[in-house]
Amino acid sequence: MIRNTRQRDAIRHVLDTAGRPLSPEEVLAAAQSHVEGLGIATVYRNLKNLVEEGWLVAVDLPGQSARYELAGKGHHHHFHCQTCGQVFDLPGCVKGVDAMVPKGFQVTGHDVLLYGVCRSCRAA
Amino acid sequence: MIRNTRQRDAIRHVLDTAGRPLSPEEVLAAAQSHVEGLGIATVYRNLKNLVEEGWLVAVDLPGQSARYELAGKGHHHHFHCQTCGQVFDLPGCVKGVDAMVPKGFQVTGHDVLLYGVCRSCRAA
DNA sequence: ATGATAATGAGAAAGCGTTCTTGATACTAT
DNA sequence: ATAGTATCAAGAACGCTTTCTCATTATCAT
Repeated sequence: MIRNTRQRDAIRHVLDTAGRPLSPEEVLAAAQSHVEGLGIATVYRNLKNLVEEGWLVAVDLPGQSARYELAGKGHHHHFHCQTCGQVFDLPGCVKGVDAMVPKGFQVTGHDVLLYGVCRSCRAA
Repeated sequence: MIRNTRQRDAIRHVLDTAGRPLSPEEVLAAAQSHVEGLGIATVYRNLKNLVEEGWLVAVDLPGQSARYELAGKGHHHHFHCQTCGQVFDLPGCVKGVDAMVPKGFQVTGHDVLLYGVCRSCRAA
């Protein structure tokens, strides 16, 4: 039996309103303003549950801990700000992906990651 | 003073002839057939040195330990075989990358990673 | 309201890739 | 050939994210 706790609600709310993929630490920081004393173990526990439920998907990027975002957003890619570390969603995709593949290789998917400096960090 | 040891030569040779990015474990396995008793620490030490010398570059991919390939190969991307775990080079690039970026964002680079099944694994 | 138990917080512990330590080895300038 | 020392192998130790343990708390069916 799954119970709805304040902690679980806070974690869902944070991810639901973020608009971008969040790391476990980002989820912790944001959810702690809703639930005092929230522990990182609870964040990991609930992230894991929510992924298993299919409500979240993990976003892996090189050399970083995974980010989590709402499932069902359709095909898109990500931008990683090298200044603040935040990850942003990018709508759309690129062309010519399949043309890169050598003969005999079977492609099941692809990831595109752009990196640079986000708008907030440029302004600062 | 930098010395040329059998271990160092073997590691360089393995990377020079691989034709694709290798993980530290792959380098270890391949170089051990040239130098018996080679240790993983020696592989890491030399990979680190060779990167600092600019002879190698690290290839980071999500959820994997880094791969290493010869520097100076020009702009290209990678294919990750989900069956054997090997990483392959893909010549060329994709179009429309910059069009994906929201206004105000500054792009300094991008990575494209294709994944699927490589030719050898399909044949098997 | 009550009881059964799912979920929590805090800290310990695990996992894993990577780096350090140490005494021994082997490379190179001389 | 020799001396000086960079490099080595092996295992211990690290750093970091993630998971586990367990006593305590909070949720929900009744």
